Amino acid sequence: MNGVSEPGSRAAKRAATAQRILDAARAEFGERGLEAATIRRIAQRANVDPSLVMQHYGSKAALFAIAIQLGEAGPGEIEAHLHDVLDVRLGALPPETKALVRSMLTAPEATGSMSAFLNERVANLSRAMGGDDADLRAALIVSSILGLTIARHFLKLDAFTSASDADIARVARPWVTTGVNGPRRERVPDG
Amino acid sequence: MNGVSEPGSRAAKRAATAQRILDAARAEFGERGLEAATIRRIAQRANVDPSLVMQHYGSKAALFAIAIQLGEAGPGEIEAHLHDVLDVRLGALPPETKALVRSMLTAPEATGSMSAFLNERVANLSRAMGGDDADLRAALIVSSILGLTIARHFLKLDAFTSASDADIARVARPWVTTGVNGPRRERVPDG
DNA sequence: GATCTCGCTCATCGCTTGTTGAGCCAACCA
DNA sequence: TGGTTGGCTCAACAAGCGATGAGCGAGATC
Repeated sequence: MNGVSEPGSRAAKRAATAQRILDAARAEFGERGLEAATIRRIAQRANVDPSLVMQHYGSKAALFAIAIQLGEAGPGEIEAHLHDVLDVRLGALPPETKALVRSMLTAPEATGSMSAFLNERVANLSRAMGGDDADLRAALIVSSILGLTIARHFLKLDAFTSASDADIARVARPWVTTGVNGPRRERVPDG
Repeated sequence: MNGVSEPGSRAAKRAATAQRILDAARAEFGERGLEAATIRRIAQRANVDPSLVMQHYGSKAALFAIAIQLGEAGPGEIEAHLHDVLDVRLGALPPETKALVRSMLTAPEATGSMSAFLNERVANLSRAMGGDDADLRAALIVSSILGLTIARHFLKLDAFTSASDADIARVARPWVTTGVNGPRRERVPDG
């Protein structure tokens, strides 16, 4: 197209195509779930032939496994968790997260991936919090965040869609804080 | 089979077959979701020919719509909600609930049904609670229950599967209570 | 006991899916 | 510039799906 040849014009173009397919797959899996999403539609979304998707990723299952890989979340402490949960996660979800959540109830691989992720989150949060019933309280907090995410971004409950991110954070934060500190104590680290 | 003829032996047997198909459908939808569940498997589970399923319910979509209809939950007040949530829902889920939850992220009809159900729950709870940000606090409570249900019965998080129903209720109840009363107050109606 | 009724099964259709292998054509190399 | 590589498309396959319609045979009706 242009006069200047791209660096590694051959392999680079192929890598770019692979990335375009992966992006299309994440979007499609995120909107429709693993089963309803089709290779043909992913290919169409990436402006590519369906068979090319197979050449790049081998199978639909393999493509899905890559598509739902979550990025790193940084060091996991209480404030990091609260921040991730109340400030970041209230906004739009990253495509890979959307794809993972969308299929976690119907695709066994997504179920396992989500379970492992949340189990680790619970373990980290429990260790950072301490106190009585730390595991259970941590699991309660983590699962509540999951419920909030689903209710807001997937079920689109009225109370959440009609409220601003700031409103939700203002009401949710002290409540989550209560769970972190346990029913008796009052103090909470504030970032 | 036995000497005694059943009442309405003709229509009754057909109704019984229809019910057996519906039960099989709820179980299958609950385990695999709408898309992965097949008419053939439902029929096999009900010991019946696949075409009979169609004759009874018209289409797979129509069968699913009936299968995810929830039973009545009784009058919706704070204590009823807490009871339903913390005492009942901690046990095994009814088949129709399992079918609805399983597909709520991938099947648009299930999404709408679940949204409507939860929106009504939020409205009832909000009205019963009152106070500042009642809608938001109610939505937070309801979505947390949803998250707990998913984490325990579908994702099977370690912290929940290794704890007893009583343990979970003991830790969760005061936390939910805090949400009901708001961050400042302390009292809670106790049933 | 003959006839009718209807709950149920059998065989099959059209469609979409994931997946495969042959072939084309531009980009690279000598 | 001629030959080779390889990214990509085209055409097609087998399998499984929801759905249809004809036909059988046990029960209901007279």
